Amino acid sequence: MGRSPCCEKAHTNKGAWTKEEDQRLIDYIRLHGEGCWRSLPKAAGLLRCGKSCRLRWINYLRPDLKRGNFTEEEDELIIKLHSLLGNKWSLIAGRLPGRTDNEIKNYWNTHIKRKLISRGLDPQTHRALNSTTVNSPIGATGKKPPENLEFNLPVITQYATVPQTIEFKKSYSDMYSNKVKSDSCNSGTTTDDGQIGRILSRVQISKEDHDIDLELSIGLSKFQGEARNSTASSAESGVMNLGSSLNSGLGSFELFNQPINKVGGTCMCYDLGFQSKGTTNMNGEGQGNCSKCQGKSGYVPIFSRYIGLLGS
DNA sequence: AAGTCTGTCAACCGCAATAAA
DNA sequence: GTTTATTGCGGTTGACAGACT
Repeated sequence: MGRSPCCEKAHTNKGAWTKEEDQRLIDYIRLHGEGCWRSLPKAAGLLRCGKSCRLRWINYLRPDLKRGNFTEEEDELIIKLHSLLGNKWSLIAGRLPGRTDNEIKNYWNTHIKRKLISRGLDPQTHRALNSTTVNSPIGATGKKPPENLEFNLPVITQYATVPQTIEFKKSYSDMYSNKVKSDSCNSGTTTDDGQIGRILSRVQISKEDHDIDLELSIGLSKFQGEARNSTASSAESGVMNLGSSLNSGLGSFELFNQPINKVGGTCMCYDLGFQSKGTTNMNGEGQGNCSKCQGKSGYVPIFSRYIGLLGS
């Protein structure tokens, strides 16, 4: 036996939201927070499906949305993130505070695609339009990548003063087919009060002339102590620079730490593409990590931004 | 002025993963 | 362990506005 239905589809409105509906939704979430979308419509007095409410809130009503035109910097960041991640709009949105996946997806389809084409680049592969070599980002084409691509990620985590070392090694194709999930989450990378991790990772992708050799080296943030004190500090800014960088043949990453319980904060498993993620509710209560990492408070290192990945 | 085309973006749809009964 | 609902994501659609003919 499963659960009862989420809503009576016969009695739900569809199409554009009215101001009254918006206000009801805003009022309800302000009062009760995000949470059970299934029961929300009824509780808020809305004749909408929970799914529709969630979408309306996330894409339009959320108070932290930036809206307005995209800046040139955002354009370039989207292009570079897309070259790395493909059509993973939610991942890309996670690196653009105040922007939603839907917004970025629309923007990509209406503006950036054209921009790239005008530069003589294929929007999917980010290679010259007359190039015959296919070198798509993960997920961009739906094609399975070659078997010999391999991620090799020794990760050293350090909490307080006691370092732990874990390793995981999964084939690129496994990651691609989403088979790698719990391994990365359950491999002891976190302690219960895991704060900022120390990660020394080496990512190798070897494929003919497309070798990528990513060496990560992230030191403990000077911020770590402040985070533990959980006072209003730079923790509240949402991003802490670890002062490290990742250099590769393609460019360099800037590495940041970001609290899980901030909008856009995600667990390592998710950031490396091993796990789907949850969302962060309006109270900032952490659902920004994967199911295996749920309940683990604190901070995780993420690739929050990168610079000059493909050069210009 | 009217009809058509094009661009934009909010909303919907279908699917996969996950959670709950 | 199985079934079914929920959640989240990416792709697609359709309404609307402005440009063009």
